[in-house]
Amino acid sequence: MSPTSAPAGARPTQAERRARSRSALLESAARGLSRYGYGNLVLEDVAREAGFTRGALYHQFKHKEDLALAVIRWVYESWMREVGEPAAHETEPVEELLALARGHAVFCRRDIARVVMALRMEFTGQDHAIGREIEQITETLLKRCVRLINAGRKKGTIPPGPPARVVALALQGALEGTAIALQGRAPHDETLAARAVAGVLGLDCQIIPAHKARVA
Amino acid sequence: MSPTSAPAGARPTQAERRARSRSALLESAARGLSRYGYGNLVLEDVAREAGFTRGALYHQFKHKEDLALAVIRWVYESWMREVGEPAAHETEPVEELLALARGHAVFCRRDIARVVMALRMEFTGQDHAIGREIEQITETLLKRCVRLINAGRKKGTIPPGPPARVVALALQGALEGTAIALQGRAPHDETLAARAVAGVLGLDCQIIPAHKARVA
DNA sequence: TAGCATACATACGACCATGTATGTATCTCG
DNA sequence: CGAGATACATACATGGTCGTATGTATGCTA
Repeated sequence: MSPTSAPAGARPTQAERRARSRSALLESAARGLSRYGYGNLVLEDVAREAGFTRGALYHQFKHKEDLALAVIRWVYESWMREVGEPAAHETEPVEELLALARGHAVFCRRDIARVVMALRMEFTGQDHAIGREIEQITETLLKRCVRLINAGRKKGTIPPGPPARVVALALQGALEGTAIALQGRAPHDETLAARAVAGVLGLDCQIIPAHKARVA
Repeated sequence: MSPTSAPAGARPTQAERRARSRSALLESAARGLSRYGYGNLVLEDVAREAGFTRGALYHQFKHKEDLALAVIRWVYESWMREVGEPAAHETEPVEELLALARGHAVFCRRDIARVVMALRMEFTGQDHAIGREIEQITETLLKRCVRLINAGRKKGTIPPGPPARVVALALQGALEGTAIALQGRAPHDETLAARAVAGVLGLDCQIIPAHKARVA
């Protein structure tokens, strides 16, 4: 058995210990970024909330920016696993977009979900590594939405309208705004996020609230 | 004639000069808050962009927080004048909500509009004067939306659904998110903001894009 | 026009957070 | 078991920003 995965209960190995500490720091940092943003985030608080001092933090991460980038990637991976990939199983473009909306709403019930929005507000337009990372992720997701919108329009399930990229931008904004505004207000968060997205797409919204009903 | 309003062209009086400086500083601060948020805002940059030094700033405002609060109130007043009050002339609740959406989208074409969103992201949940100010404004607007939603439901123009307050929260979030995401992308910003709001309300969105068409 | 008030600039002190250098205890392996 | 590596804490140096105190020139008023 590799030294990184000792049996639970036994004395943890070094690599395992390191990984645990790193996770704790990442989670604490994610909460902090979510609440206070990057500039207001105090690394001593991050470390303390994770049960360490700044020493541990600077042992695992080069500097504040490195930590923030790690958090962003970690959140994005979680999002893809819990929201992006499951939604990709849908066959209809419209259904995939609505699945993304509902999944994102559920994802945002955790506090860490505000991280991306918070950092985007703080860094869009700046020439900063964090801003670029956020923008890159956003762009990836945006392209996915554009493809889905175009596909849906070709199939006739999404009515024509403004350019697909503009609609996709609006979709992202509406979804993120809705999810954050409703943070934690289950079960309506799912419904309303889907409704907002459906509205932006120009769908007939009446049908959406009934979770099982499928648009023809 | 009062000394505060000398004829244009004549040498400006003291009070006038003060007011002009204050306006310049407010506008610069609004841009700065919009771009960088409160924590990252550097007062020397604010002053320089307005053509002054920090001395002028501290002569007109007690401290950084005071400046930020003044900006918030200034933006809110502008919003009420340009968006809130015109929308109130609508007779139908649904039309008023859609007018708010379209008006807000137009309002957000200016960069200063991000101020509220940026500060909300930075201060929600904190016990801070700025957070309270933002929350109070938000609450006022929220109540207005709740009233309109209830009125529309009573009239049958808005279908039943989640509690009005939750829908209103979603509406605000969706609208703000959409408007920011589309910042400056006229003319689709109006259409898509209205669509997002209509979607959240559960209206039949097909009708919305046509700006003149009124829901029966 | 003399003297005070106002509008603003300049100069200074203090604090706070970051990053780094150093110290210490525990783990790993020959 | 002993030496090096690893995980983390502590201590210190640096820089940047706020707030304030002081200086100066221009506008007002008697």
